[in-house]
Amino acid sequence: MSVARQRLVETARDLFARHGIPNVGINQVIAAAKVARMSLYNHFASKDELVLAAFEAEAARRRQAIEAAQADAPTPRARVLALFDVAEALASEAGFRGCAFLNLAVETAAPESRGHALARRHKEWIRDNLAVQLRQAGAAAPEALAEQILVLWDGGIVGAYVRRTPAPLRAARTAALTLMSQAAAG
Amino acid sequence: MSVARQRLVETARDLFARHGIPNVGINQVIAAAKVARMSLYNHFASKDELVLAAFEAEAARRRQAIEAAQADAPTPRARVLALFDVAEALASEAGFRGCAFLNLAVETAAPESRGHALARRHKEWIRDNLAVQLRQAGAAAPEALAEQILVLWDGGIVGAYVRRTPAPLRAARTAALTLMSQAAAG
DNA sequence: ATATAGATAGACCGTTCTGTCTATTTGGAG
DNA sequence: CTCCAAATAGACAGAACGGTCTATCTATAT
Repeated sequence: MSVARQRLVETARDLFARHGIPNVGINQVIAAAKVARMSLYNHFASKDELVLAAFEAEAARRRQAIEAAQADAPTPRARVLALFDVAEALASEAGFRGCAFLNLAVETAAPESRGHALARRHKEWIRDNLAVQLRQAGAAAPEALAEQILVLWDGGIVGAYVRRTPAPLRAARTAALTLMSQAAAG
Repeated sequence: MSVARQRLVETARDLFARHGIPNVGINQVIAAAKVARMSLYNHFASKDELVLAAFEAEAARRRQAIEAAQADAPTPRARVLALFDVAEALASEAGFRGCAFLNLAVETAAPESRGHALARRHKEWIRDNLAVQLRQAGAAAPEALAEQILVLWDGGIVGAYVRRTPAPLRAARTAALTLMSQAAAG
């Protein structure tokens, strides 16, 4: 992997996530990456291909952040809550724009596009991660509960973005705790 | 209100919601509305102004849909669930693109923009509507619970969009029921 | 019947954007 | 040293878009 390509992907990942795909032009990317225009088109057939590579990198980054936060957690329940810690940390950053993958799905209109599929895969990874923790916690129906907590997570993130307050994420965390307690008791 | 203006707002509301703001050009709007280019610019200073008017109309439409669904519901709890019925009906339509207001916030990058504020107001209206029902249902902390159920609603909608299945909305509904039962019992 | 305000069609302008082409330079392997 | 692949700068094309301008038409109210 050439250094020019690495710089392109990393720069594009940052710019697309922070400002949105249609708001970042090719010229911006190559200027920020300090790379020639033709270097981009030697490595990627089009802007769309660069977008896909950038969001694959973003997905890997997010998975690592989640796993790092979970590594410190002693119990399955704490590993579930770690996801909300990651989201709150993200939401407190300047230029927070919600979930990059939900935005990707919105900005690449076609539902059968590869960008949409990438977003879907990322969400399924999170749901499966949650299901693993919940199974370890002994929940009665770990998959169903994982689906519910993923909904809370997504809703908390988009709510925090649109309302510009961490309140939805706090509410999501509280609700997740309630659901987990209910699942353990029932 | 002139007929040309009405047709513009209604057409723009439909097109922007179904295809996304950046994907719908002025030419498309005026062609679909069968209105002259200058009629648009006589009523609206710019595309942004048309976008705002269109989404104000969309917000009114959504509020009406929710209130209509709630009108048939006999109990406060049923009126809360009516919101999820509305969302599921929306998600089952062809060309479903998630929540138009979350998309508006994403597509109008600036968080201090009027579009962003419009989306925020719409979400707050839904939260307040939920709080009214939950207070009537005798929940211990209706505002906090309303916040949690709004999170479930948003998360269910975006999940249904990105994963192209009603599963997240069903999970959201189930979780809302659990939280309401918990709040009544506790 | 006429005046007036609004609607119409369409040419036009400037900007922005993606993507191509060319000519030149760099750097590492044989 | 030489060669070759990759990187570079920048001009250029082609298209789409938002927005302006003009000249014509239509309908309604007096």
